[in-house]
Amino acid sequence: MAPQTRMTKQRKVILEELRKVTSHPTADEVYDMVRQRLPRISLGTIYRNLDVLAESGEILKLESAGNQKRFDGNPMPHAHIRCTRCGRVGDVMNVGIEVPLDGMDVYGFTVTSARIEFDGICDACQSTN
Amino acid sequence: MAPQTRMTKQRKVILEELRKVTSHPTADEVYDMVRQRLPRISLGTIYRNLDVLAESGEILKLESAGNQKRFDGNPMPHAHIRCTRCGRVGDVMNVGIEVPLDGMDVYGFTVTSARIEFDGICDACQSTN
DNA sequence: TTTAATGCAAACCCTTTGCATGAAC
DNA sequence: GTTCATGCAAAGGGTTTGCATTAAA
Repeated sequence: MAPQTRMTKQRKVILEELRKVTSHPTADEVYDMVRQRLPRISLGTIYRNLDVLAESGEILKLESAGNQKRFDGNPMPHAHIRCTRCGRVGDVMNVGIEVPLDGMDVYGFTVTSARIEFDGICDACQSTN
Repeated sequence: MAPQTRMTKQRKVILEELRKVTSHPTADEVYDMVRQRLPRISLGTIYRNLDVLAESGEILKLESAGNQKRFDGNPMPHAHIRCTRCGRVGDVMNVGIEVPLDGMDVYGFTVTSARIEFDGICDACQSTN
């Protein structure tokens, strides 16, 4: 079965620091935050714990988007769906939803555009259960 | 002023190959496609041209999401806005839009979720014009 | 002829991993 | 005592860059 997890000092501090802020820090920013309390922690431990915590749903890992950039020969704006298993991307046509930006005001930002992103499982991954 | 651009053989073939497919290829996949017609092209040229073409709007570079992953101590699903200049991420509260997934059918995929993503310029970048 | 673009290779950045050691449980 | 997690350092994957050379315009 899946191995159990242990609430180590490191994992606890990482979670606490992350809960303190709303800045959506990167892994190295978390590293800087946590190092002030645990100076000997390693970056590898940060990465491993962020993954564990995201896996268990205690934190959110943003950009479900894959690591590699992808390109589209069709420059017309349209929605995309990404396979959460393999990263494959497909087009989503006829999304009958428009996000109104007029008067949209987000604290600390000037909104320029919005889009809908879909997640899913592609047929190839589906059959490779 | 901005330097002019030249329609090189390489750039032309990259654009043509990208227009041929709907697979949203990664840079190395474009490399493989193009290499069949221009065997001596380099991966660096692929990257440089994909950027030029995206800049000029002839193609789309997906995942406006940044390169680094970001983490959120608040695991409640909520929308995010990303600064297209510096990558900073903020929360978007009270987005009064729900994307209905029931009956949603996308060719080649089983849809599992959807979210709205906002792009913008953060105040810090705004003032650093 | 001028200068943007190329090919090549090295450098870069972020992330992951192997391994011996340490600490939850 | 068992085994999951750590620290460290090296390796990995994707992308960018410096430089001499080539080729658009």
